[in-house]
Amino acid sequence: MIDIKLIRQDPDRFKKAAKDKRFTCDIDVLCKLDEQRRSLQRELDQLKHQQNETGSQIALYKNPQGKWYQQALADGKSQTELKAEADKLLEQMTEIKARTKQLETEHREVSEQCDVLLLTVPQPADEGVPVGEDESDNVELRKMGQIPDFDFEPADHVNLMTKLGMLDVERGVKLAGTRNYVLCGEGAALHHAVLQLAMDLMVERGFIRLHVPVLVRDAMMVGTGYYPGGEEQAYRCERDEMSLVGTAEVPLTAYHCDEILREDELPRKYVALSPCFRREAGAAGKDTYGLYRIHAFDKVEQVIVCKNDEEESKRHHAEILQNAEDVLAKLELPYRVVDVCTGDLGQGQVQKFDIETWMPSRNSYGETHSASRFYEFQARRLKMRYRDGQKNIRFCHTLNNTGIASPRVLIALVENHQTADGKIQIPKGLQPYMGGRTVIGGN
RNA sequence: GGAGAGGUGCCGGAGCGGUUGAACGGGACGGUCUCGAAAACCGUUGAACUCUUUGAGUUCCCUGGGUUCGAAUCCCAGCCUCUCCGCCA
Repeated sequence: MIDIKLIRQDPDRFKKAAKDKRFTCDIDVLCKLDEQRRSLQRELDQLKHQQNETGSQIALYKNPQGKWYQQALADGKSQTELKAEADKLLEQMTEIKARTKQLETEHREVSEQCDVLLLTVPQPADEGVPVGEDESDNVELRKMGQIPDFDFEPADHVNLMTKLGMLDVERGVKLAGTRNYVLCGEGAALHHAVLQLAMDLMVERGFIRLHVPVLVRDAMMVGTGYYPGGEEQAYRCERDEMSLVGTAEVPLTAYHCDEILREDELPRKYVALSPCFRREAGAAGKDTYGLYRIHAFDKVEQVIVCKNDEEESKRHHAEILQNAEDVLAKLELPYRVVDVCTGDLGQGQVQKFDIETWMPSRNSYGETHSASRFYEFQARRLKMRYRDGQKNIRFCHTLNNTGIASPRVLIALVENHQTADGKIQIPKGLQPYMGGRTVIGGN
């Protein structure tokens, strides 16, 4: 969420942001509503003040034991006179109250409209982020690792894994419909191995491991910026007003919502392994083959909550990006890092780096990681704050990145490390997580 | 699922219709004392919003309604938490 004061100051900045990010939101209407809201509040505050004053005056008239009342009698007022004055005040009060009630209704309506609109305003991308329409305008920052040059016809991950008894798509679909799968034997082992490897690396680097709920209140989806707008992408339990998360980013980022932290508690670095659920609405017919686009998967997610300092945010961003790159290095996978363009950024993201890992069957790089920086966008929605050195209360900054997401990463892993005779070589870094084995298949 | 209890400030815990934004205690912070520390003593210590912003005002004691001139305090609904019994991974 954007600070309404900033929008007031410079509405054009946010109009431009909406245009660059290809979001629709009516800043002019918002500004008008905001102005209306404030003038109503001004009037309402005055009226309330009047109401409070009148109320406490009435109290004096209504309390014959009170000093003021006794004084009034001593000054020669009769009880009937006092009662008459009190009645007059009461009459005034009735009028004030009627007006207050009316204004309150108006104020509430305008405020609600204001809030709804405010939730739709996108955060401007950081300076330096490439302006563009869609992912084709993303800018490649670097390529790492060596794309394998097979001297045989490489198999795709479905064939390869099915043959090795690691994957059963057919029965996955039988159980749960399209975009579902069952990992079997070494396939399941490999899945757990890569997750564990990523988790260990993050913990080693100071991230606190959390095990979090994956069915969360809708308020957390709003707080992290997924709602409104992303309802169609999530499995939602309407009657409970809860949603299955598409990523542990949600519970991890919202962990400290409604809190005021101490500055010395920051930064908080969290990592969680969780299932992730995505409806993939609107992706019908896209990536229907194999393990690329599926409804449920597991992911190790890294989240950092830090001070309200853009430079510090950027440093952490580089750090969580490096963590993910190091995971891929351990898995000996070729990948590239792209700077995501404005048109491909989420509403709250100021910059996003995607890591795309080489997938031979796609003959291209496929997204496996996504590192986003939000500044205070999420924290403001989540009311996640801290007290700084000067005792000011400020909103935190938040960031997140994938550690590893499986089974999607297995596509790259098995395809890149396959051998001519249909086996899979286990990279050295992963071997300890696979019981010391060096190869899957044969033996 | 059945039966109770309760939701107040950073925490514990009063208040049960009229200067209560909230007693008291703890914690934290500042100060006195001390070579230093502890102890003791004194002081400070919630948030959001509005405006004519070194000041003034409004709102907030789980949430939303209601009663009243006036509610943390009374009434209704909802949400949540805890205890006991049953059931179960």
